[in-house]
Amino acid sequence: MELISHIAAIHLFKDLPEEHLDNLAMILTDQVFQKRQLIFSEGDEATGFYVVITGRVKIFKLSMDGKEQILHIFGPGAPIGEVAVFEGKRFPANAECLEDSRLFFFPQNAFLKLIKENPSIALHMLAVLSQRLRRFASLIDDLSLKEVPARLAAYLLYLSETQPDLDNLSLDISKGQLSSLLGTVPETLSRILTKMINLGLIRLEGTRGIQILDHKGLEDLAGGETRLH
Amino acid sequence: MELISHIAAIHLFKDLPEEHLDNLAMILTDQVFQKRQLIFSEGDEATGFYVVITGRVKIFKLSMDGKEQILHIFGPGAPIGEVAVFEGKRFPANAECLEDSRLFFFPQNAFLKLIKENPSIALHMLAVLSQRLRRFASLIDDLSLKEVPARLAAYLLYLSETQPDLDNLSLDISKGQLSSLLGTVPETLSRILTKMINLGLIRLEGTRGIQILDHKGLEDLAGGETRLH
DNA sequence: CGTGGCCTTGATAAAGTTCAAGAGCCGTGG
DNA sequence: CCACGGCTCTTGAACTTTATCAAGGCCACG
Repeated sequence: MELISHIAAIHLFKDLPEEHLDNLAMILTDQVFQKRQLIFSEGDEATGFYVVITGRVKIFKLSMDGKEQILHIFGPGAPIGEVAVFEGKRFPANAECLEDSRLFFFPQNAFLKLIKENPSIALHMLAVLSQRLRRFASLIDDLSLKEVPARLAAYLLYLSETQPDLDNLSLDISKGQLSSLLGTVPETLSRILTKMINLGLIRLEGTRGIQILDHKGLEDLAGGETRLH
Repeated sequence: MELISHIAAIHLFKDLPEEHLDNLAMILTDQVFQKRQLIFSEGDEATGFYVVITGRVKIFKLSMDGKEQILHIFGPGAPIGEVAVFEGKRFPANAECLEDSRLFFFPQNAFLKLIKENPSIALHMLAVLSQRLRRFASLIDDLSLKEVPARLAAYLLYLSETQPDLDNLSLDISKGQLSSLLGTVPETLSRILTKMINLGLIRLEGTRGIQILDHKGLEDLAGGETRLH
């Protein structure tokens, strides 16, 4: 069955015996969302959580005047909204699809039951949450102690680590979204990119391509040792 | 035995059978720290985690130029550094005592073994991590989308919820530390307090006392609907 | 080939930080 | 008991960084 192979591919359920995979297949709901479609909103009551199967989803907060801060961008395999399952019962942020996406929904009760029988799932889940706490701690650190150029530089270096061609990056999100991920506005992002270009740190190629010309220079910026001026 | 009663009081171990409490007592190390003493630093290799028994501990990040951002302030019962046990092996931030404190240290391996036998610990731990993720998400939200007056107002209201006398607060940390918790510097905090006083929102009483005169006004500020000016 | 969305650019304003100096508070020791 | 020294906290003024507002440009897609 197709479902099973998807479930087996989810890291959270890696060490699960076959019978439990079947079990999961029974309780989940297979859901398809379109680009821009909202999966849930902050404060919604949660009856379970989701796992991304295909596509990408952004998790974000909104201020009263509509400005958004992106917390995560998740792709295939990542659980979403699981925090509400373990504590609080309400989703702590908004989730929206960046592309047409497919998600599995797991109802709370059945999942909690499964977890009690399978310490391995619990441990995987603890690892996932720990990883996110770590990321959040970094994000807080960055937002509070570093300026935008440093955050952008760090993001470019991060991209360069995760992409095949080390110095020829392709942004996986629009610049508008990137500004929201970095905790700033499009205008500021644009200006800083121009400054980086003028300093010979990077070069833009088309709408989404960015070529890194001076790795070292970006690292200095990301560390906060250098100033962009 | 005194140890056991302390362990039993830790929420994480709430539903544990007596034999397992004894077990924990065998593996833990009882440690005493002085005020200002460092418990661990960011990047240190972790061989286990701590639980605060008495005293208070701050978890914080440092920028190169020495500015700090406080992530948490933990009191009795709170686990510290557990993230490193489940993922990554290194502490993600610094931990320092705000007062003379007593902590129990639990070595990783024994604890992981225990968790595999006790789904209840895993669930409690998942709840703790979930709660922290929620708090972090709020903090990120605040840092990125709200200004300092709103953050301060929110903090004062939070204090007022947790303290006996609703409108007569006593700061539990110095103003310098508070500024670091709010993601700003002492000068700015001081100025905003003065503004709040001039607007009749609060009154200072001695070094650490703060009296709330206009609850509603603070709420408007915290929501971001009102501006301080 | 026009139109709408995204991105860029400029001018202006706001918020917060930094630097420097002074004030208040507290424990210590004479 | 008072004076001293060292804190933390406050206040002022200049400066940075970033946001905001307002156009204008560019590209992509119909």
